[in-house]
Amino acid sequence: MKNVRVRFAPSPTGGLHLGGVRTVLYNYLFARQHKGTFVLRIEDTDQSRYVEGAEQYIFDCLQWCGLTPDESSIHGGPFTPYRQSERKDMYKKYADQLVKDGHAYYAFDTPEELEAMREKLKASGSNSLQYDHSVRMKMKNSLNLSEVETTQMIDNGVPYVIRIKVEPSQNIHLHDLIRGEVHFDSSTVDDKVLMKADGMPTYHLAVVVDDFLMEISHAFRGEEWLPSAPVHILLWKYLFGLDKMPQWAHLPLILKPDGHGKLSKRDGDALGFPVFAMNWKDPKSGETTKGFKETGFLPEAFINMLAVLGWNDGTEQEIFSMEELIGKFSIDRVHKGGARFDFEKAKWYNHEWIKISSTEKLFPLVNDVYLANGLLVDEQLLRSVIPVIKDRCTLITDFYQQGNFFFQSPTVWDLSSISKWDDNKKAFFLSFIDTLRAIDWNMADIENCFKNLAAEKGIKPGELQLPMRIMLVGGKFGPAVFLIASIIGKEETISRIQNVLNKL
RNA sequence: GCCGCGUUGGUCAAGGGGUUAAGACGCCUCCCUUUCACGGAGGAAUCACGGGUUCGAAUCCCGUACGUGGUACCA
Repeated sequence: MKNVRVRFAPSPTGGLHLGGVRTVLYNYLFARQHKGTFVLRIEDTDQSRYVEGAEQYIFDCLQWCGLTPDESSIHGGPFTPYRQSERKDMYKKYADQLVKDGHAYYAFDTPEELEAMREKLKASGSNSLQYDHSVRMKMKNSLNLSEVETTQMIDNGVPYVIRIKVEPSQNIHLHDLIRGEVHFDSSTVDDKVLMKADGMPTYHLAVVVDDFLMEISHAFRGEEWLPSAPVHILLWKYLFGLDKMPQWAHLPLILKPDGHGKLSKRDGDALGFPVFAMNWKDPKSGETTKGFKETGFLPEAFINMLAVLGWNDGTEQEIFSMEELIGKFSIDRVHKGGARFDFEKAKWYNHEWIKISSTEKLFPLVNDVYLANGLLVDEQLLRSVIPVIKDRCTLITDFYQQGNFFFQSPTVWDLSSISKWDDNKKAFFLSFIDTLRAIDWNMADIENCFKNLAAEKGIKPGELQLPMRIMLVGGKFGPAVFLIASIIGKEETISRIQNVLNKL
């Protein structure tokens, strides 16, 4: 295999959603697996949709995910520039060559004229409303105009686009790494615009030219591009030769959890889960969309979940590290069908990753969560608390709810859970406090003390544990009570018991 | 409408002519724990439909249905 070079080419229009990250991931895994290069190219040929800051945002997301590109507009590389807006001049040359070779032509039709054409086609009951071989000879373009007229119009500054001239009745096929042979009848392919009136190329021309110039060997992209693949193939054939064309793979779509269609930002808003990798603040609308990172996801879990949404290695393994993915990923095991996104499963992956992550790894993240909740905690104490509570945390943000009582006394108590409270039990806790003062502070001794005293008073320890828990943590959750007591210390334990005793 | 792609439990999916049709999430029951989890043991639940081919089809072929994407001077 020649040098593997893959690329991800996002449009900087804001946000980086699940499907985008998965596309990057598969590109990245493939590149790493083949000791190749992962290129990030920015597709900003649609100036009207360009959003300030979106490019940097994409870099930040990729970095968080551990998918740092080898070449990009900020990392540099041998094929600079990596922004299409800065490569504008390169495309014109190829478009002109296409015209010269008779594979493309100038079209002067105005938007109104195009609209009129579609109306007319609709009225005639035509199956297709496309600008294609069947209508092009009735339109205002260089195929109908004389050479003199054409050059005159161009010289006079009449706006024009360059369209590809697709010859009808040809079989166009491509070999897709995931789907196998895919065939198209060129009669159903329209004369796509290659160069827009503003001098910018469309995606179709730009991908082909850039992929050639950047020596891209494998092109993986979303399935939504499959219908325009014949145009790209024709362009490769006319411009550079099919033998130079990268190998294609069209990735399945990620679908809405319920209902129909492609997953969109709106679904996340409606159903209460993120669809972007990281928080995205749209500078135009000022609106912020929540990200997986801020929701409390570990990048490892996010990547793991995405990798397995549409791919698996054929075994029962579910948890994969990036290294394992690089070793085991194979493009031909990627599914053909789209997959519904399931947030519950995504959370399960996160939970699994939290369970296997070290305290050292979790510490800074958890510390940030405490800080965000306005709690400055003792680092050593937090380090000892993390392993104790991580089994019950699904999101990093859960560490606050599951562990804040180690650092501060609860302020609300679920007193209703303490049933059958009586003087007998109160007496127990009163003398328990006294005995506690005298003992050595460790979990086993606290527990023994508690149980012996309970036996002495003739009360079942079980009936006393729940009240004790409410006293220490405020509610019916958390690790073993005696463990908690041993961690928060003697004074704090006694004070919390006394505090609640006064309320009962 | 036309073109492309797809279709195994509610979801993610293994399996590609002979299987009791894996496994995971979620759900339910039980055990552990007199908290909540974790962990453990079980359970309900699936090959879209119709025709072929074949001794035999979830698996191959053809239709149909359904889903999904495209059908822009957006990517």
